[in-house]
Amino acid sequence: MLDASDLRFVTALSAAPSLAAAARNLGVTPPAVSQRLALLEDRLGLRLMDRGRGHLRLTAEGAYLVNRAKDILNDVASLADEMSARAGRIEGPLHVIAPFGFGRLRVAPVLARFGDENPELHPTLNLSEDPVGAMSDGLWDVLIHVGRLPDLRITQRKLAPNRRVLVASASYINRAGLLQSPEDLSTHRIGVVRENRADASLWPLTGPDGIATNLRVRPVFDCNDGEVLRAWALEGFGIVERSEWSVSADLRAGKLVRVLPEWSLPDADIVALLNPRAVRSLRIDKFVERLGSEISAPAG
Amino acid sequence: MLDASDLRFVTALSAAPSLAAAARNLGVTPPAVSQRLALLEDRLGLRLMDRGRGHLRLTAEGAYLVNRAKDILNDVASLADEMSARAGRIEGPLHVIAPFGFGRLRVAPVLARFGDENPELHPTLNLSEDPVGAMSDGLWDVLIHVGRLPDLRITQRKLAPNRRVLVASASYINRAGLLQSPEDLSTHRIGVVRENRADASLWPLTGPDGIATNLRVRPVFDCNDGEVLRAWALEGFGIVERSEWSVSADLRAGKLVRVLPEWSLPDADIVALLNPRAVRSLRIDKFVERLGSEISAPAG
DNA sequence: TCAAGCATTAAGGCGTAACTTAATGTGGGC
DNA sequence: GCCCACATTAAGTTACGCCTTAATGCTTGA
Repeated sequence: MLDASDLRFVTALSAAPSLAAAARNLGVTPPAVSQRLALLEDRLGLRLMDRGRGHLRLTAEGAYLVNRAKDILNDVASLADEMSARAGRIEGPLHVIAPFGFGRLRVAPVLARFGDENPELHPTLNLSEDPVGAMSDGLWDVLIHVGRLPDLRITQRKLAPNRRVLVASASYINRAGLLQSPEDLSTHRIGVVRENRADASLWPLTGPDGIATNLRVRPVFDCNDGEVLRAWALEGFGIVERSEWSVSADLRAGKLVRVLPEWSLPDADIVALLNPRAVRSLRIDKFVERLGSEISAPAG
Repeated sequence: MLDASDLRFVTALSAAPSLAAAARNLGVTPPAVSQRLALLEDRLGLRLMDRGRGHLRLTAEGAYLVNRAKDILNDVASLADEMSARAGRIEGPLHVIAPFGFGRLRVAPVLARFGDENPELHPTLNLSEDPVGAMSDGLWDVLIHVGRLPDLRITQRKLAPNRRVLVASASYINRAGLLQSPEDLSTHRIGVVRENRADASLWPLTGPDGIATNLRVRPVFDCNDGEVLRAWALEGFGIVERSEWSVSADLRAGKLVRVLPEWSLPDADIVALLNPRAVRSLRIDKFVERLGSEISAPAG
């Protein structure tokens, strides 16, 4: 009678605005969808979807079936994951969210290698200016973030420590002059990363005497991709705050210099958040473990 | 990955003592089962069953899978039933338990007609000397019984009223003599139905003055099929207690006569018990409804 | 030791579910 | 009216899941 493939079929249909769109999503032709739905409706003796007036609408019976189908399919997936975990197999979908810069440069390579080693794994990487916002957009298993996120009820597992530093190119400093104290920043060109709708212009600095002060800066350039900001700093656009992982090679190469090196900013640990609503599965655990070990390793 | 047919397969295996027995139950050859199980184990990367030492045993992983599979398959069946009910379709398995005599003569014909009218219905009729015991043997949806069952927490829906009477053939009475009171029974040949391990030798009689007395009889012949007992009464073996439905035609035809007609026995209503653990479905409701209406109709 | 039952492997077969292509009709927007 | 997107029908194709048969080996009980 009803089979899991039927249930998957109707849930796929219910997520599309039309049968044709569903066919495209499923990678088949419209008659395949049209005929299969008709066969299923015939077997059940029920109309599941109304196709009139250019819109695909679920009937009451169709909606009921889809709701129940989702629960059952979740159970089936959960069972498949459990069996997979018991076998130590790493397979299935893995949805990762990460910020633009760190995501592209540090998460993506690890994910690619991890996926290469586990061909049955289906990774999805969502790079976002607003990783926290992306969380509420639907499907995610792991969110990787630079710096702990405040006011979240989700456990944030530290993958690696990470310091934040102020840097600029040597040419910019030669041109604009050395800084002696944070107050000097007000006369400089400042660039910030636009991320998570956070207030990027408030820099909590701690001096060599251990006294903390919140400095309000006025950014003259910003971008939602941290690596673009680094490139701009290299171009001599001004002073930027970056994570150490981002600029360590540049500092060593002398392309960038520390600004106010005796002042420090709060650490911004690399953290992983696990979706409490997602099924805990081996692939998630193994990926996070792998990412942590690769990020903690000395940068190449 | 995992599909409902896989889940059905492993649950069928888990219910059998060997792969060969499971094959027989499924109506296929042993290699079909052996190969399919091997393929599933290969896909999962897990050993599900140990075949050693002449016994089929579930591994821990296999047991876990089967337990989860049962839950999921119940959900799927429940959903299928719900969709079926919404469409007003009568289909799927229907497991009925009934006593030998009543089951064969009154339940089976109705069930056969009901099944004829609904080709997608798969009826199973289990006639048992011990209907209550059969309940605990596994799979049942409806139990039909003559007389209410005591000490059961299951709702017993009355399908039809039914009186119990003492009868014997005219030739037996001519030979053995008329009875004037219940005490006369002690000098007569008594036959009883052996059913449900009940004490069939205790007859709770109520006299014309309304006073009840429990009479202990000593049966000299018994059978677990009530209709055999009727036949024996017709043969002149002795006095039997029967339900009215069983002997009404014989009484009208004069083949049997009432014994102590001014005394009565408690009614033994025809009742239907629904398995509270079974999914409530349209086919069960419709069958019980049909059975009730056919049993209540004047006997043909 | 022998027979019976069971499990497995290799090779082959077949039915059907899941498509495809081609054609047609409908509805909406311009 | 034309075009586009969508839905449906008819007919054909094919891959694969689910077997089968034949053969072999193992275990157990008499």
